[in-house]
Amino acid sequence: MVGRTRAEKMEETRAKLIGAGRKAFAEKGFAAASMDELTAEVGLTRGALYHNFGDKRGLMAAVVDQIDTTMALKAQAAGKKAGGGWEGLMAEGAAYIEMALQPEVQRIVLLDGPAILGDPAQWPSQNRCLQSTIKTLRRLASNGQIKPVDIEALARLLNGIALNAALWVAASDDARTTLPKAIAAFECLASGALNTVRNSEGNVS
Amino acid sequence: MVGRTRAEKMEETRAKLIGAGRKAFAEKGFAAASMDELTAEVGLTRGALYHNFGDKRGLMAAVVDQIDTTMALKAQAAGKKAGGGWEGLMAEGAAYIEMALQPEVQRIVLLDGPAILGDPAQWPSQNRCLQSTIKTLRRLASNGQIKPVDIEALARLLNGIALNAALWVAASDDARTTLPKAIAAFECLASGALNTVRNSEGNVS
DNA sequence: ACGCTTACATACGGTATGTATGCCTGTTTA
DNA sequence: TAAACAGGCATACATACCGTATGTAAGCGT
Repeated sequence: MVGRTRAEKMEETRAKLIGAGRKAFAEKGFAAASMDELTAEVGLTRGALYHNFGDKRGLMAAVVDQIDTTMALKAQAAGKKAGGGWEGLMAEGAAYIEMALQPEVQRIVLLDGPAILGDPAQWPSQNRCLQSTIKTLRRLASNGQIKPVDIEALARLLNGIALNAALWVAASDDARTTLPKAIAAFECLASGALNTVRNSEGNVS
Repeated sequence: MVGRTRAEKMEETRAKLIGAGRKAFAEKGFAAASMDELTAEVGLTRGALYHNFGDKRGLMAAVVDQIDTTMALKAQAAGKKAGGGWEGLMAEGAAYIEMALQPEVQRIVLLDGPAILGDPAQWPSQNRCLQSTIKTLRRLASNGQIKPVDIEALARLLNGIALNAALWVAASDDARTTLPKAIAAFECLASGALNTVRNSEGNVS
């Protein structure tokens, strides 16, 4: 513990502050979270905060990025485990929805995040997730498995459905019951993007 | 002007405050909007505000309700005009998406509203819209036009897709180009809820 | 016409954020 | 190794805003 360099200590305080931010923002919401209390809880003051993150929003951005990055990683892992094609996308969406059961995710990422930091699709972490979705969709499209619509629009709305289903599950008072309904409806709507079998006249009904 | 009763004057001040709220919340966002400035702009003070709306959130709720109610009415009108069945639902969604071009709608209803007032599905105005959607879906379901999934889930996610498409259009820097893509993708995904023509083996592909 | 309710203004307290300044520790250099 | 340096962080302060408590004047009922 003696030979800790300055950069190491700074990393540690950043981690402490982000951790305290996760707790405070999740429990009280962004507006009601006091930076004085938050910093004091990890043995620091606001001086450390403003030095490391600039302002309150800066801390929020760091917190959101941390949570959202791990969410994206987990979701993509679930997708790969399920095969990587359309099944993978569905698994990814379902995993995303399930994570909304965590209050931390609900409040910080789904509710306050967009209001404080703006459109989630612009966040660095979300862009990574979106790009991954787009890539998968392009592959499916080139195989003819997907209807001819704008890929980016499809990717964004697919993510949006998952996010909205997550919000619904989060807001419901009996999450364990609504979760399967939400996932089923998600997959039902998502299937609209799949090419269907054509009947004898060549129409898709 | 002499014979104005008290209730009439109060209605007028409420209207003034809501109007000022729409402007301030849209231009500066909820957090940055100062109630002192806001009330002064219509020749009042915070006294009037706290008497009529209780607190800052109360004014926000009134503003959101006003905007969202007119949105729901417009969307439902578009739906009826298009026939009322599935086509009506699609038209409703498209109308909803188009309204997101207004900055007032973006900031107040789509961004700050959920963060300040909670789940949009719980708002009085949104509940009316949701109930209307559910009613239409039930009728379609009893006709066998819709896949057997939870109707409430479907309605919420359909509204959610429209809302998310609206957000995307709102955030894009070239809304007029993005809008048609968003509407097309919306209708594509929504069609996933429709029953498809069955092939000779009785499978839906 | 009189008293009382009520709509609104004014004044104040508490608390939050952001900034400017200073200290102290770890690093660098001669 | 010692001294100068720099950067991370604490402290003190300025500013702003919300919510409330109190005051006042105008209208409504009786």
